[in-house]
Amino acid sequence: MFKIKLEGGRTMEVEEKTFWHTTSHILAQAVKRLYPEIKLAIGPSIDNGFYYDFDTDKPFTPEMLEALEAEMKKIVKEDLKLERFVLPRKEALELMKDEPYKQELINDLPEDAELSFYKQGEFTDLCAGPHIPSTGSVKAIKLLTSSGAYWRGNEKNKMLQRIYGISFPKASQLEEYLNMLEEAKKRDHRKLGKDLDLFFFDETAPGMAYWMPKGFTMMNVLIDFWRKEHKKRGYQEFSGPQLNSSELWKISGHWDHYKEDMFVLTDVDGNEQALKPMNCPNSIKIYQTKLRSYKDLPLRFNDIDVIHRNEKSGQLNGLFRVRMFRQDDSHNYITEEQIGTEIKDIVEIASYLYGIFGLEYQLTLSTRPEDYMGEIETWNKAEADLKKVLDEIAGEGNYRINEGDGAFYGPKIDIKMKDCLGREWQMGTVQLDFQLPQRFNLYYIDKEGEKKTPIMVHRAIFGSFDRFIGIITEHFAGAFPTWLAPVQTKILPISDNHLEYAKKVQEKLEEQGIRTELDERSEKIGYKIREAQLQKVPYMLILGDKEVEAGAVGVRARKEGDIGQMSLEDFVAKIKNEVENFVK
RNA sequence: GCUUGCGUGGCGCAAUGGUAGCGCAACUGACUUGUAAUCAGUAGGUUGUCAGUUCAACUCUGACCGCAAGCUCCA
Repeated sequence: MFKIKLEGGRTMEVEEKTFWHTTSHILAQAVKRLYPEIKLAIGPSIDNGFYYDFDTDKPFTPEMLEALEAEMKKIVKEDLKLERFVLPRKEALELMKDEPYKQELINDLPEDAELSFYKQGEFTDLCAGPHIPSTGSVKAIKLLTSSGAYWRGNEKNKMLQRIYGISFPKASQLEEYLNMLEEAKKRDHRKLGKDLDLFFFDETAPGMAYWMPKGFTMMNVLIDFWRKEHKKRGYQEFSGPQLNSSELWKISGHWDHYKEDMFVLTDVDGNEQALKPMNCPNSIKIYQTKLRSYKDLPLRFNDIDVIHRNEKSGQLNGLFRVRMFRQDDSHNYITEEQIGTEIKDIVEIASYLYGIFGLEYQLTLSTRPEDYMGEIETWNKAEADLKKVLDEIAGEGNYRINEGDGAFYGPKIDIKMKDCLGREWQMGTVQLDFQLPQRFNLYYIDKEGEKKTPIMVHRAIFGSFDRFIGIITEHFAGAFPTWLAPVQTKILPISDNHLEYAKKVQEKLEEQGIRTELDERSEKIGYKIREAQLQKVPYMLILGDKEVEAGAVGVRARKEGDIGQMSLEDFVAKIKNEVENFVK
């Protein structure tokens, strides 16, 4: 809620979105004043601020945004009252006769809809409201960026020009917000990945990360952990080919529905093949190697093979959207009766794994789309099962439902997380599939000795190891917990005289499986500490005369600072304890 | 893919038409150090690529590549 001042010194509380919505009208008014020929589309509030879409031949340059911001400030100074009024359709269309997009909106509204307008000074906009009483309350405004956006979000429509902005009742709040954005950028995994030597991208391989030794160490720690947890739960890991002939992709349907996103190769004989964008068909090949009984189900084949997707250039985004990645994938084959228990099992694994990282996530159920395939009864049962699981685990109302957003082959539960800028990314996913088993003629023998088609569950918990490392890098701001940190202990001898002792200490730690690094440079201890701090190493061992004499180590923790001298054994026990308490 | 913006040594930045400069990092030397930056020196760039304009291009124009934000997409 924002507190705004009214005439006569009274204050009132308004919702942020109301405040921002009014600011979007101020923006539209400024645009109309400076560029009367530009047509208005729509201008709502969003989670952080507002935008307004305009139809214009000349896109907004940074200079134009500056001019608009100045004009908006004038409108604020003029302290224009916002007045609401309602018009019958005919008069509404007449009033908006120069605004084709507004006319389209009016025409698309139902017959009996109330057509309300808001007027501030010379400017009037079709709008359902609500608004704050007067433009004078918008004391701080910042236009952030402009970009293209399709009319009504449809790629086939005309691209309009969108201006994003933010506003506050007080200048200090704007300053605070901009500072927060700056701070958030420091957590950006693309920056930290470089600073901490985790990974990088090269122009010659867009969307495909180079994993540096430190980043790859982390990935391996994650993979080991993930393997252990899945093996415990009856998953069997396999690995399959990277390249399959187009024949396979035709059966799976990818050739028709996903070819644009696949890397297709033609061999010397002219045969077409594609790098796998998904693991499902390979998993199916594993299923098909044996005759399966109902007693075998659920069968859970997991794999972490690298997959390739030819994402369009504009979609790439650090580790969050890449062209080559490792999904923590599994395909589980179940009977219809097993839907509920199997989904519950998977969602529980997810909540257990995420809990270890302290990650917050959002569950979304996506239901039957219009172009669904299969029996409606199967869909209804499956959706009911999914809902039941979500009600049990998340609690009723604690998850979103995206009606009609499921895949054509089955409903799904998606798990989303936010990055440092508040953007949502899909991490885990649990998708029921009634189609693929049929396309590949999969079956098992049921109790009655009859062939039955299993249901396939596509599921990933982390989503991909790559994206997940991006998310946790931002979540921890690079200060990874000890069990994950690529370097757990940095050994810092005070002078060259202590180097020999330092090497012995390192050897002993490595023997215990503790990941270490030794700073051998002839630098002052303060300098070495500073660097280890910037690298966010959990523990530093300071080794000088005192430690050599006592046969001990001086321990400095990343967060607490100097925590005093202890024996090497005690330090090993401390670290091991920490690691084991994170991963049970 | 679309819109806008950006691309200068490993990283962060400067130079707006007159043949590139700073800080950090790196390397070398001295110092041998007690909890977030010791001093000095050295080296490193045909300014994303390719064309074009100009006596002259980091700077202007075009194409392409890459990156960022947003849109669309995401089996």
